Amino acid sequence: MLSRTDDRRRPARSSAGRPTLKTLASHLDLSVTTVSRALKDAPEVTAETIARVKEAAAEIGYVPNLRGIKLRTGRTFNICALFAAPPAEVVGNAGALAIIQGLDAALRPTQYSLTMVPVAPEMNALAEMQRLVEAELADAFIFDLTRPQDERARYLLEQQTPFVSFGRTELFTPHAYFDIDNEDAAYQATALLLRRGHRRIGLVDPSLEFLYGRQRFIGYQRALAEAGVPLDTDIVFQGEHDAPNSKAVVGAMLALPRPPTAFACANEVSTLGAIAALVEAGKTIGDGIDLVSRDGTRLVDFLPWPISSCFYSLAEVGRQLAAAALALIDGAEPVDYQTVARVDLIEQ
Amino acid sequence: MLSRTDDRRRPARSSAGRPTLKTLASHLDLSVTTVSRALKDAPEVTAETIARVKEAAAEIGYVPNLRGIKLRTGRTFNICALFAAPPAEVVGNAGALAIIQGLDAALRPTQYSLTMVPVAPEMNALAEMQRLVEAELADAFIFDLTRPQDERARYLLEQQTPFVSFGRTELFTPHAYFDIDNEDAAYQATALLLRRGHRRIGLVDPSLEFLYGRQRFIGYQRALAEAGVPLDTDIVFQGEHDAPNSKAVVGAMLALPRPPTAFACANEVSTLGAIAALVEAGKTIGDGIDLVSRDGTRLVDFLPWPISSCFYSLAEVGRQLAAAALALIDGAEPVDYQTVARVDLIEQ
DNA sequence: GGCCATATTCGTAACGTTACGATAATATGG
DNA sequence: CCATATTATCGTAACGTTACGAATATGGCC
Repeated sequence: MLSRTDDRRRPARSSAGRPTLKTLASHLDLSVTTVSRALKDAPEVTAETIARVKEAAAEIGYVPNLRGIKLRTGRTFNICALFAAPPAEVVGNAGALAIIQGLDAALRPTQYSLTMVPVAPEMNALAEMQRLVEAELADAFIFDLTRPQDERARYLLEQQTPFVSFGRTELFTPHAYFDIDNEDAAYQATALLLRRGHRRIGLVDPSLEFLYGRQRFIGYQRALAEAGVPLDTDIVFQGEHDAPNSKAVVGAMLALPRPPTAFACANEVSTLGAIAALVEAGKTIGDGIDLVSRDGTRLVDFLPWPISSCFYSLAEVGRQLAAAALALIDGAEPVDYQTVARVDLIEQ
Repeated sequence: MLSRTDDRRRPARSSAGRPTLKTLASHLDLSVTTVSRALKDAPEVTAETIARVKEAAAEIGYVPNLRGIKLRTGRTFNICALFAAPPAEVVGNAGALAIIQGLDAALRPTQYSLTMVPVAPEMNALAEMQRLVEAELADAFIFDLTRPQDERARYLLEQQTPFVSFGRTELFTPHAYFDIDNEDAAYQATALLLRRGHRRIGLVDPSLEFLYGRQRFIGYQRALAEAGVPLDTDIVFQGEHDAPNSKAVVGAMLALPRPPTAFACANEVSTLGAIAALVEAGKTIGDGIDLVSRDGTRLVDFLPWPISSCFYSLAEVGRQLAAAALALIDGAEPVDYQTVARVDLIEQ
């Protein structure tokens, strides 16, 4: 009936002549509606018709046009992940690629695609989130570096937009999250160093604005308390723990009258910075100095000294986050997607 | 006329009651067409009407619905970047985050969003590209790790789909690319080591399947030839140069009867692997051993030894790639987006 | 045989946008 | 003053899909 080849109104960029439901319908002498239903196994359609439609669809290579579905249903088939990134040109979290790989692994078998949005510390994280939500860019959001009263989480809850945070919050309304047991990680790291005889253990950690930082601090203090070692805030850093800062603060700690003999670092890049400072001060790990890292990749395996670490695969984190996001989109309850994972202590 | 509040047919997830062209048109007593045109400053509309429409649009907060535009125009407002990623759980390219930041920086002021697709070596890169093109996921593609006769580039040229490669090809048909002058980078690295008196310089490089590897090999050989140093393929590795492999091959080279006294590595992670091998062999940079890296981030600034490197910011690469992609979508000529950038040699 | 219930299928409208030809209003020229 | 050209605006159709109520066909039952 409707010849596609001479349809000059077709928008320029459209998939030239790709079969649509209409093509399929006129082929089969069925209505577009019936074809549409048959393809999704609707109960109103005969089993025989369903078979016939599916066969024809396979034969002529029908692929549903996502754009049409998007317009009609208001869905986007996108999941948007906002991740903390360092200011430009500062060496970034080596785990970014790992987490993307994990997210991708979970989304690959689906129709969903992944939009990554790096959020530098100088940006307004809430405004950024609002921009993306208002642009209706995604069916679900993922973000990291949560605060106890996280405004992004609160905003998304208000908007009733599905989301999974990498990190818990202290909000009253429950929401989906995947988190590392940071308290336990810091506890284990500190306890290991204490077992090895260290009594002055420096901490290179995130700001207490972030729940992540608070949890770690609790674990650190608990380990110290159990060993009867007093807390000395001179050897505790809690702030932007990127590589340059970490190097600076560890350097400063080493210059103290009673410098730390060991360090617990919150991630790969703070470990890198700490090591750089140790080297600059002429110290070597093993030579009375020790360090425990907190990792999502095996980067420390390639550093010049044996470095113990509390490890949890960031690729696995990505998979879990994406799986939860997909489930939420399908209507799952947020409370069913609240996971806290324990790290593995890898001693060197 | 049409009351939006009692329209029960509206799809469940649609943006509840957001103004559309129709809202605006009935508000202004104009046709939808005129409003649409006014908003894009079409010549057929009076300046006065344009002003009136824009004012009203601003007032009621009209934001065009991208999904409608997407369906109508066949565009996606997406740019898809496929990047080589290591097999799961191998420590990844630290530059991934940097390049994403660059891509994002260039796309942020636009309507476009970024879809990242990691491609592990075991995947079929061409099939992956076809999957994404057929799903009509993007208006333009970006990918890295080009081969001389790159099948993905060839495929995209055939499909007339805009793309920018990070790396050149040897295809006859011109296409947009952004590339580092890899030959020069390898030449400079090798020449620096030669100037410092080294005569046995190991190379840890990508496979010659990739143009990147070929270009580097040419630069390496040229520097050796100019210094009258013979090529010894026993100290040249060309393959999957991730951290574990790099560690293994550098370890093997160090065990040779006449081991290298210096190394030129093709990226950050091969440098990491090489250093790990040096440490395992009891060697230290400075102590008769030298190494030049090839970087897109300042990771090496945080390694325990002073490591020289050939640097070009990966964030800048990301910006350039995205800018070129946007230009191509707007109809720019591929030949106008062919850039080769020189690295900076940072001596330590 | 007639009638109702059920099982299938169909047609129309709509999501929000843009393209295009038609129409109305105004200006130009003879 | 009318015919023609120009300008500004409108209406309709379409992109590909799904929702919903209407229509048709089938079967069972009295």
